Amino acid sequence: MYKRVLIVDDHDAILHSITKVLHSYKISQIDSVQYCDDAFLKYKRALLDGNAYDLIITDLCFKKDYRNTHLASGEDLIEAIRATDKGISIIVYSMNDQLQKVRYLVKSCAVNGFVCKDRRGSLELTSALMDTSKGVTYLSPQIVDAMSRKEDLEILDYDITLLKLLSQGKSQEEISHHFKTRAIKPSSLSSIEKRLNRLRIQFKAENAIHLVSQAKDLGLI
Amino acid sequence: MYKRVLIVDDHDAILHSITKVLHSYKISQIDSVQYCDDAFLKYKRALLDGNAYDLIITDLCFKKDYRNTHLASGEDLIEAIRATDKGISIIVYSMNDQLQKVRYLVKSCAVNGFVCKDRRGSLELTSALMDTSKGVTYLSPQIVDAMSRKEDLEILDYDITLLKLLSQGKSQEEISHHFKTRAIKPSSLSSIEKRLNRLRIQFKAENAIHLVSQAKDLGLI
DNA sequence: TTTTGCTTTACGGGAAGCCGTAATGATCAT
DNA sequence: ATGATCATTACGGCTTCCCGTAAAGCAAAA
Repeated sequence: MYKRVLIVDDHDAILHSITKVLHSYKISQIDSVQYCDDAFLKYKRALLDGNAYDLIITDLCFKKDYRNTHLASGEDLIEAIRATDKGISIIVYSMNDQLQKVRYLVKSCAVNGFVCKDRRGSLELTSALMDTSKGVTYLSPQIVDAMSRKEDLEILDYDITLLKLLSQGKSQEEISHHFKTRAIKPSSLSSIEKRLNRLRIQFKAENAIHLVSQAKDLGLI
Repeated sequence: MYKRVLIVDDHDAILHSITKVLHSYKISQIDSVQYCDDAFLKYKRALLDGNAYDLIITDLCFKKDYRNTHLASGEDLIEAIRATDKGISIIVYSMNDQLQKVRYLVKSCAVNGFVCKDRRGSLELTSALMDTSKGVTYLSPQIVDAMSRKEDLEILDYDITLLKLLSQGKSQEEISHHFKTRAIKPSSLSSIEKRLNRLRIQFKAENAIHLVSQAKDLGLI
């Protein structure tokens, strides 16, 4: 089991509840902060002082307030940590269950656990602690269900940027030009049309607006 | 101060924290539930038993799970209650600070308080309890700030439904037809085009896709 | 090299969206 | 009633999108 844990979340009620869960185990140090920037500082400081954390539990979404922040989200924090430190365990504890995000965090950021902050959140957090401390990745059941359906697994980065550009108001010709200047392979107007057509069919969307709308709902963009 | 309070929120940590805040006051009954449907049943039952609640504190957004629900969101719950009961106090305690929602809830649902669930949430909740128990509406400062900027105050319900239909993949002609069958006033294709044009200018959007995309970001739809 | 199969590109016709102008309706004050 | 003002509707042109077909490019197998 873990020795030193840092908890990062906006809301004091959540901090409190996580802390309570952790108290069931004999963890020598439990710290908590409400800002990602503070989290990173605390993390660095602990490293330098020779009593590094072995687990970070963090939310993804943080409200903005009067403080201007460097790391604005849990993702930023995780990226900053993982840039140098592959060893420390990271558990994400978040409302956000958008597949795209989860996949990115697990695949690219080597996150050790992803727990959906919902009715059974506290319970699942316990499971996540057990699993990850043994080196096993933990994902909330909902997530696993959703990820096992592989329909949208085939959506490439290319498609994502395509949808993003579209949602930014670019015309198909502008998108074509965008890809041409960046030497991204299928860049002709025709190919872009074809790709969008494929996506429309996949998403059962009536038109481009509907497509972008759904992509936004799914959190793809 | 209130006598009987019902708390409605997904997450046990939040329920816990609200309950703790309420314990500071001498409130004879504090109940909490995790589903809107349960909340409504409990509310109705208390009414019939002659010990009605005088305050409901509720979140807006509830996760879906295996249970299929009738009232899926805090808005649904509030609407159901307000349909017959104008007397009971309602405080919304939510992450969601999208202006459109807040305005609707305060204006149309006569919500007595709206507290943003963020770092200072617990503190503000106290203020909200004090104010609303004296008959004063309480809104989180962030909300007040945002509402005072009147840029988007002029966006009507009409525009919202327009954007919604658009985001659902309806063509302008279909939208025209939709309005015609429902006897909603500006229903001609031409009017709809004009309206959308106005919205595009207001939102500085390049085209309809961009417009819907921004409307979604702002939480208008 | 040729064949085969796939992806990318090119083009053309029809539908939908965008935009200006003008006509019609409705409301209100004179 | 008359005119002024504003919202709604109608229409025509031009652009962009949508969709099918066909050609060109490319890679692996024969």
